[in-house]
Amino acid sequence: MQITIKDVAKHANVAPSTVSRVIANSPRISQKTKERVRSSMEELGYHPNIHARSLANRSTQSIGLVMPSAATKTLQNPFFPEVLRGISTKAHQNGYSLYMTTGVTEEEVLSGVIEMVQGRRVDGVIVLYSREDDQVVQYLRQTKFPFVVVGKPFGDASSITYVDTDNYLAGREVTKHLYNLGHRRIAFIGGSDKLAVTQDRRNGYATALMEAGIPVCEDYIARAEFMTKGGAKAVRELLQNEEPPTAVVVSDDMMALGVISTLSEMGLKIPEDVAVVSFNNVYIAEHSNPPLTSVEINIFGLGFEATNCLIEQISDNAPPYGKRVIVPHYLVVRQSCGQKKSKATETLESNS
Amino acid sequence: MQITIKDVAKHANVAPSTVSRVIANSPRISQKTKERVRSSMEELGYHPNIHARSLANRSTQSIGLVMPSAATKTLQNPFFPEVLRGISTKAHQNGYSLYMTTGVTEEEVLSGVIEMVQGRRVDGVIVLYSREDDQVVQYLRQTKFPFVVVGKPFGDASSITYVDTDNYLAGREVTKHLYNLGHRRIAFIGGSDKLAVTQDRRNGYATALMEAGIPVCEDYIARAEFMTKGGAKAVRELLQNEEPPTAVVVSDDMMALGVISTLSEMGLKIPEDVAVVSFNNVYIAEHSNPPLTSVEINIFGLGFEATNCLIEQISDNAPPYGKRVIVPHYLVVRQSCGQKKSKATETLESNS
DNA sequence: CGCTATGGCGAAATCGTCTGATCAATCAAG
DNA sequence: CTTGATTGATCAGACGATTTCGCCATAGCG
Repeated sequence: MQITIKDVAKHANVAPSTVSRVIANSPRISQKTKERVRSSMEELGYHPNIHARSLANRSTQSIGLVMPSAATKTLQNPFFPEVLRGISTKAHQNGYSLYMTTGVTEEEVLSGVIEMVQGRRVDGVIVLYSREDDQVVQYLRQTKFPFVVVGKPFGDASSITYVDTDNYLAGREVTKHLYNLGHRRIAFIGGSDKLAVTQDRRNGYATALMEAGIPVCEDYIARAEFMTKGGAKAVRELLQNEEPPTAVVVSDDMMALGVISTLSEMGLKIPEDVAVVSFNNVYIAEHSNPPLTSVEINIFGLGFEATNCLIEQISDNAPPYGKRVIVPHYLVVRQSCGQKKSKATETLESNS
Repeated sequence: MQITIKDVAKHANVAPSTVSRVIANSPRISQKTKERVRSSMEELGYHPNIHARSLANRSTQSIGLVMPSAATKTLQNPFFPEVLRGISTKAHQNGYSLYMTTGVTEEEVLSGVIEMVQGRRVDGVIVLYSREDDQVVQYLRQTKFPFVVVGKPFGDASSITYVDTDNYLAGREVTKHLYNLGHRRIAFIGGSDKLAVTQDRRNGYATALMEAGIPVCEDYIARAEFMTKGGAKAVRELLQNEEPPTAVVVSDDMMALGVISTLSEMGLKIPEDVAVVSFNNVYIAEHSNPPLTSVEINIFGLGFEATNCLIEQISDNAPPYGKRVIVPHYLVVRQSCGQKKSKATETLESNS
């Protein structure tokens, strides 16, 4: 049925252990024998059984991926395919494969992770989000299993290896950018408050306002789901304000799409009536109507670096916990935020 | 170090075999013993080692995913995350996990697949594309390993289980739609000619033209990569024609994005100067400028159904090879193709 | 009372690979 | 010719589960 190491051994007239050493390219085997065994393997079409190997070896060559609970929803946001690209590129370069479990609830995700870890199905884990009070991270930390977080972890971040954008800085920069364009009534739409991204970007936003001497007003801060629908709902709320904002910082491109289409539906012009900037600079940002000004955060790089760190941890099995990689970002200015010359200037004048 | 079945056995005062039977919920074990063993497992935090289990069992609970060679490029097209969503949903429902290898060249992909299969790493495989002369499908067929193709396979399709859209019909329908809007000079932009999708959609297009008594002109048919850049290049070519087309059928939304932004850059209005329709109806289609008329093909459903078929094949290990599932599609009309009342009518008049 | 079902469980043989200990052979040195 | 090192290959367990037998009570039956 299956061709095993014994078949190869028999065919090459050696012991199974010899074949095994040939596979591992052990120096204790003579060149001649190696060649003989190799050609036997070739001839029989032999491929080692991965489970037997992992069992003996205590190493699978694969990496576990943990998505947020509703992985199936999550995949709708281009962030994930893109980070996956980065991960898969690096993983492939080093001969690792990827292993995904998905779960609908947090408990399901957790039990999926436990299975991966305790079941020794993977050598390490990448957590693709960072949420407050997250059980998965807590668990991984306890078990001292190699893992890396994409995003800034909560709690004792210094002991966890993670890869992140400087979201705080980015939030500050985009807000300042809007300020420089003349905006004074700047709102913020974020995703779930439990997510580190949301918090960091919002804090950056608030800091920028304070630096500009503008009070941070709760009515100008809305939260929503990380999808277009969320964005749509949030922007409606914001426009209920007596003095509706003239600009809005949106924490995610997909939400921003919802925001701009809602604004258009309401007959508001972008950027003339409301300027919009957002984060991630996913593919669509360039092709929306109008094209989105967005922070390029190099999602691919996040995935790539995360994988890099993980593989490091796995191989030096004296894991250098607490490594931190910050991937640089920059603002890509497109039409959705307006130019200095345009309407924004007027706003500035009328405000001063 | 690791908690094994023996530890549990000792703790519960039974033999390892009993523990194993409890896990499998064998009826030959008394209720009392089951409970005792279960609480021991609980207490010790036992999780079976997956490799040991697979080794003894000859079954992993996981499904292998095969992406086109440049998986890393591929992931940029929203088609894949979406089909992944469908797959992952169904897989998760049935307790399967997903396993991905990626490769840059075709050979790498093939050897990845061989490893999965011969190494018994997965119970079955889903091939996420259908290309002419594809080695992977050929290999899988030879080895009689359970697999399913998303897309219409080449060669002896009747012996392969696959899930597909009726791309031929869809191609015909959209072309006819453009015809009915009054267009007579209709072009086609497709992806790689080796792909089944491209061929089917193009054939449908050609059929519709013939049915309408319009000769199929090679100058009106362009090919490109499945990405925006490809679309951009292709449309430039088409516009070189002496009589440039007034409408174009684009085989993929992402390409269509490239097409429309190129057209805009060239100062052409959509749909007034050139109407555009495309396929897949991915998320962005709705949010582009102008929104794309596109064929909704239920990508999620493709993934879901494919997984369904595969699991069927795996469990009834008398695999009903050659099953075929066609997922229905429908046209979603948006601005990019124009309305009957508009310019299209004029074209009709001036043409007749 | 003796014999056979049967329910409940254990012993031991896989599954396919790796690896530390061991052995055989070769060769140089004494 | 013996000895000791060196090299090359084998042996005999692990690794952690599953599973086929088969054993031992107990119960049922005549």
